[in-house]
Amino acid sequence: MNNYQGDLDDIIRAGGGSMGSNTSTAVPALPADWQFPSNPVNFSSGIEELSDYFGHPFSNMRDPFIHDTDTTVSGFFNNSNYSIDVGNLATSGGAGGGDGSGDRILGNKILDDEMKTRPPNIFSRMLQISPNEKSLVFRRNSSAVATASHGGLKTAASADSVSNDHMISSNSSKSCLVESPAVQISPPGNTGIKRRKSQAKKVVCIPAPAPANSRPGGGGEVVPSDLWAWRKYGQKPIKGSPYPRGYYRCSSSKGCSARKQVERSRTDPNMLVITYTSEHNHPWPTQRNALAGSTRSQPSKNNSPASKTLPNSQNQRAKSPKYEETGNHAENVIPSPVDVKKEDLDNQFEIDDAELYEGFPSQSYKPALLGSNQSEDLFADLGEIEADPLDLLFMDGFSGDEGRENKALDPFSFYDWPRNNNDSNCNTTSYESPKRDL
DNA sequence: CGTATTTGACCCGCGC
DNA sequence: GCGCGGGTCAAATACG
Repeated sequence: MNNYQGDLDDIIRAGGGSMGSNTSTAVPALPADWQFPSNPVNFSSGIEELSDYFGHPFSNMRDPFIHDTDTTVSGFFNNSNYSIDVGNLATSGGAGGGDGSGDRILGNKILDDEMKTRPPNIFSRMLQISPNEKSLVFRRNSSAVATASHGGLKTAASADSVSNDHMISSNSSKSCLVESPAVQISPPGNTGIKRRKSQAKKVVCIPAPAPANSRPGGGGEVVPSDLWAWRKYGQKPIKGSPYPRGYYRCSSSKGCSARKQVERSRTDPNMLVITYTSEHNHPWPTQRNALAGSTRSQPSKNNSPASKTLPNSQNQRAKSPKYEETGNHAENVIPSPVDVKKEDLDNQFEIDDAELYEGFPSQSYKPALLGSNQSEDLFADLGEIEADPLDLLFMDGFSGDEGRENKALDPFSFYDWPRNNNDSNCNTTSYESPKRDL
């Protein structure tokens, strides 16, 4: 398992990125009441509270994209029944999710209660799909796990159907994360064989870093970069979606089987659906390697040169002691998402946590985490780069080292959000202490 | 020249 | 078994 690294972290950060993302137009501005923990994230508490299965420094963060009045994603999980429209989800039908129709899975009350006492958490809005078991697992940042069977969900429910049509449906889409732990993952090096079936998928829905390209199918996708270096190896039009899906593989390390697919939500072009498949078989790159030059700016696309200037800032988030701690927390050690059986659902958190931190192999990663000097350097480097709206977003919520530290944890910085995406809202949002520490 | 992206072809899983 | 659709390959092309 140690060989599997990073994917979920990618997701987490991706999700975080979405929070701070400032999608130009359609993505609503951070709600005025959105709060970022003003006090340092309590890592230890987060660790101990397995509930915070994500063990993520931001797990107690309120999702900036969740308005209390939202009826989409937040409402999706926030409604009294904590229900999910599985019927629609299964069909991936066009009708926007959240319309309340169709079969519903009712979560347990714990979830519901928690929803009332804890701010919405971007990371909590997870939907885990275990295709084989045909069950959904709704997990929040607390220990509650709601499972429900459903008949409509197709095997290996596609990220499309889940995220596009239901998780981020409609106008006020928010970020969300969908995991689809599958039964098997082709071992690294064995890609291409059984590649399609039963691959663990983790789906992240994030606000698109750039306005929806008015040229559906014409590419122009601005893919938020993350710590990993991804190389695009394909693009396909997806049936039912006006937007093509881009296929990327990890180029951070040769032989890494990690892949991700990026596409715009068909229901909300302002949302980007990123599906991570397979796992990295290498540590987080300290820096993007040469290959990583990563995704070069595409002249024909509205990519900003940001990707060239952000590696350092991106790396920062990998320095979080939080990850280290949690990642090594025995109780949080997670079995691979692979082969999640129904009887294992009770251990779902463990699975998730393992997943979550598999990107942080203690061996190669820990040192970096603790390297305060490194962190300093990184931030020093930051000074050389143009302030990123997302950076600002986070920095706004923190001051001094605290802010810096969190910056390092900043999942948002995971992305190279195009500079042209400067939604001022993100820069001016103020944060308050969460109602409750984790 | 090395690396990344594009894009059509091919392969494969899955549903019917 | 067949066809559809998604995922990957790899040659061509573009870029720095």
